[in-house]
Amino acid sequence: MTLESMDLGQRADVLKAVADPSRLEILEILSPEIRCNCHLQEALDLAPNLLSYHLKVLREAGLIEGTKRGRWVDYSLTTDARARIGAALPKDLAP
Amino acid sequence: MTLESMDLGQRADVLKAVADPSRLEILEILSPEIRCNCHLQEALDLAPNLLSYHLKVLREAGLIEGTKRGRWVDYSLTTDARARIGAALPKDLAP
DNA sequence: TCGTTAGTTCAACGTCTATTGAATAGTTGC
DNA sequence: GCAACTATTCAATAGACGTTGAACTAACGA
Repeated sequence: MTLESMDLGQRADVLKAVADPSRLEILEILSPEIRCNCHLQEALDLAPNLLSYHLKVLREAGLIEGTKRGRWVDYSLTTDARARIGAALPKDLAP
Repeated sequence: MTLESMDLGQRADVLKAVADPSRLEILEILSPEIRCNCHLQEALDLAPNLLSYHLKVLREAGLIEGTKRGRWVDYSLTTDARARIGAALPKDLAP
């Protein structure tokens, strides 16, 4: 699916994924650099399973992806995270 | 409250207001021009009270404002709607 | 004034979402 | 293999959200 072909429902889903305090913080932590789950754990002070839940929401929205490294998982923004958010915003209202 | 001082919860609230198909459509209709409630009514095919509900959500998020004109209400984007959305997005992820 | 229309507000319902605790799968070190 | 640890998944709960229908307010025209 190309980003331009997202319908209103899909665009709302992307924005819903971003519209949460914990997930906003996760995205900002991952914005400059790749981080392991363990680092997010310390930074966010969330229950491990709750952190997994929020990461899953962001993953299913196509905004982050994780690669296993031994016991940990390194999470990073997807290459088109910015473009995806931009395509989801109301047209002519992206800053 | 300045836009820069919004905390994570307030930023999430702004994004939640945008993260709905009907409200996305409302914002795009209002993006180029002021429109009366009646025009939105036709364009969106929503129950009148449901439209009022979504307009209220956008109003309380500081994204639109309405001025009464006789029997109708003219709705328009607030001057800082773009800035508000930009301040709510994860930093360095605004497109 | 009276009836009609436009818009909003209120109360109730069903559904989705965030959060919690317990259980599971996979990895490291003994 | 076995125990300790990390991360995820499952089941259940409480609360928020979108939707619906009815009641209410305000403006227009006969």
